[in-house]
Amino acid sequence: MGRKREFDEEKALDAAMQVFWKKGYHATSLTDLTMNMKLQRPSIYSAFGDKEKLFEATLRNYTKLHISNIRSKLQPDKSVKDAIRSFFEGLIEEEYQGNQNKGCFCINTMVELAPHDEKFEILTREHQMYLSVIFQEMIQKGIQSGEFHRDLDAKALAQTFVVSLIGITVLMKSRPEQSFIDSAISNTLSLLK
Amino acid sequence: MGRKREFDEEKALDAAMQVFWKKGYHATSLTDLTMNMKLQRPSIYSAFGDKEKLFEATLRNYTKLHISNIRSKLQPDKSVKDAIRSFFEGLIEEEYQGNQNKGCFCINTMVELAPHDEKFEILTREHQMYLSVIFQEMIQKGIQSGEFHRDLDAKALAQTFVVSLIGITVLMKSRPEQSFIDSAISNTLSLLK
DNA sequence: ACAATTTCATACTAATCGGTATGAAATTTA
DNA sequence: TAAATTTCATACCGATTAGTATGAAATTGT
Repeated sequence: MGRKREFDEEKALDAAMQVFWKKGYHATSLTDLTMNMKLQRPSIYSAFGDKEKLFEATLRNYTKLHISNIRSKLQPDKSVKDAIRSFFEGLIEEEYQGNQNKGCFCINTMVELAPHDEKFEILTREHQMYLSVIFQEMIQKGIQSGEFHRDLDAKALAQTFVVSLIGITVLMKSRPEQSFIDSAISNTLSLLK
Repeated sequence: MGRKREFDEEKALDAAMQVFWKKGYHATSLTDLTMNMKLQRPSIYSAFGDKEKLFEATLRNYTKLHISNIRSKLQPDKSVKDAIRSFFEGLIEEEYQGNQNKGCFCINTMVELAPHDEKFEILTREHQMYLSVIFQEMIQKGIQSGEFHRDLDAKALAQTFVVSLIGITVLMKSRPEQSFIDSAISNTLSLLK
């Protein structure tokens, strides 16, 4: 009963994600997508639905990858503070070495679409909440191991780190002096004690 | 020698700013602009040039207004810490009371355009640097008055506040629980001591 | 009053937008 | 091998995009 799909759906989704990530939703045209996904328009529509459905699929794909990416970067061999520090420092490197400057796809979407579409408001909010849980677990680990004071508010601190993460990611788009970012990181980390 | 311009250029610019602020550059059409500015297309083009020129004019207008707005909100009668605190708390109120959720026009532009257009990279960077100078002056005032420790790094702290300001402004677009934002504010303010 | 000049409104342009109808090519099951 | 079914490529759709040509209405300086 019929041909099998010739293209790799996962690779196509990934290519679409790269375009939306770099250009945003409104600035991305179907022509951009066909070129980068190396697919004809009808193939895209039959596989993913319309432009918005495709966008949503790429964003959901991104959040999954992002979470596992972050989990893998928070190296458990170091102290908690050092792990978080090198995670933040890695952010700078990624963004300043490569001259792509795409930032975080979820944050980009929060700015572009969350205020105009509840679906993306919820999706982006939940992602940030999940990130804060990851930080919270780290901090709690640090408290239990005696690395941090017992009376540290792990949840509030984790939320503060998420806010810093967002601020840093966004600010880097304007390419300020690195010391600007360094100050923010070092001050934020100083809350861990 | 000819008619005088019938419309108020300043009000037209302000109306354009509101549209770009709310919808962003790419999602704003010339039709959106004509409707909100209550001007015909040729009037817009003769007065402001093309869409991008108009956008740039509205953004420059915004940054000026934003700076004076912030200066007026940092009430000099309170202690420095309280002034900064109520400035941040005012942010939440504005964004959560009114259900507009436009955020900061400059930050929106940093996300949407700075990575694709050096002109906006520079413009948005300089605005953030200017904001950090305002905070720095406040903190230095607090040091001189004895409100803060003498060995506080005013510049680094000011930059940290700008990063928090950006993070909070962006995160609010996803409408998280207010306690999320409150934690970030209170932790950031705790650096002032 | 008249001539010069500018504004503003209509209507238009070419190009691009997101989305789809159509049909041939390909591959499957029977 | 034949019938059924799906994929993929071409070519198209109406709508909308940013931007403009044209000309009438209005207001200026002389």
